[in-house]
Amino acid sequence: MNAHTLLAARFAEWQQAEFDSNLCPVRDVLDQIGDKWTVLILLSLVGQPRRFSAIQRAVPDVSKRMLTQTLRNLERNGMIVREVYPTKPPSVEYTLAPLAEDLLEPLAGLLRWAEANHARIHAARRQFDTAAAA
Amino acid sequence: MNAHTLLAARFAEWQQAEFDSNLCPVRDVLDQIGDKWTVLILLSLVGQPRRFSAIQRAVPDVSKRMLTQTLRNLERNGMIVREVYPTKPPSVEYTLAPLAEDLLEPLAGLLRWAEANHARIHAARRQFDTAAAA
DNA sequence: CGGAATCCCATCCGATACTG
DNA sequence: CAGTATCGGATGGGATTCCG
Repeated sequence: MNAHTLLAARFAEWQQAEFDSNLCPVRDVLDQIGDKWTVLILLSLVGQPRRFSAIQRAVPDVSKRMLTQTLRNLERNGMIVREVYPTKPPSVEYTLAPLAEDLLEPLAGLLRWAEANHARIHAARRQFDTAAAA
Repeated sequence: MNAHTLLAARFAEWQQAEFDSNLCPVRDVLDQIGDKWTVLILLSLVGQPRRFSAIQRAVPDVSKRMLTQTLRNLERNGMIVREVYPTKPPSVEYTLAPLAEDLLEPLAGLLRWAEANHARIHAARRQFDTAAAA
C-alpha cells in the first residue's frame, strides 16, 4: 500500500463519524512539532542530554522564556525527561524520552524531503511572486 | 546511517556558519505544514482534484477566509495547481503538484507515528497534569 | 461560485526585569 | 543556573459582509 492510497483512506475515515479536527491525530502531532522551537530543541538533544543553558547555546535564537515553555510542553507530552540535580547553583538536565526517539525516524524523513526540495519551493515562490507583480 | 546519527550530524552542520533559523530548511518546511489547515487540505486532494467548495466540505471546520489563504500559500510554494474554468458561475479546481506528491511519503510516516503514539502522548499528559495539580 | 475586505479577538513570542 | 512575572507588539485565524 503506497502513501497516496493510505493517506486518502485515512483521511476518508477521519471525515466520517463526527470528524473533530481538534481530536484528529494529524493535528495533535502537527500542533506540537509545528511551533517555532520544538523540533530544533529536540534535535539539540539527539545523542546527548543537555542542560538548560547548553540547549540555549545550541539553539542560538531562542529566548529563555520560550525555551522554558517549550521544554515544559515537551515534558508534559512525554517527549523529554527533566532531571534536577540539587547542586548550588542548581543544574537541570534534559534527555530525550523513548517517545521522542521513536519520532526521530519519521521526522528525519520529513527533514530529508525539506532539504532535498527547498530549492524547488523557493523557485516556485519567486515565479509566483514575479507573476503576481504583473 | 540511522535517523539519530543523521539528525545529530545535520543539526551540528546547521549550527555552524552563522546559523539562521529562519533560513534553515527545517523551519522552512515546518512553518508551512505546521499551520492549522495546510495538511488537512493537502490530504483532501490526494487522488482527486477538488473544487473550492468541495474542499470546504471535505475539511468541515475551515472558513472561506482561511481556505483561500491556505490555498494561495500552497500554490505559491508550488504544492498545488489552481485552474480556473471560465464558466458562469466560475469554477476553480485545485490539484496536487508533483512537489506535494513527493511530500506525501514522508508525511505518511509522520502520520503513522501520530496515530500509533497519540495514546501514549495523552497518557503522559494526564500523568503530568495530575502530578502538577499536587 | 469563488473569492476579497474588514473587523476583532486570541495566542504567540520577544524583551526586560526579578528570584531562589 | 534555571527559571518566573509582566508587558506589549506581531501574527493567526474566525465571523461577517460585499463582489464579479
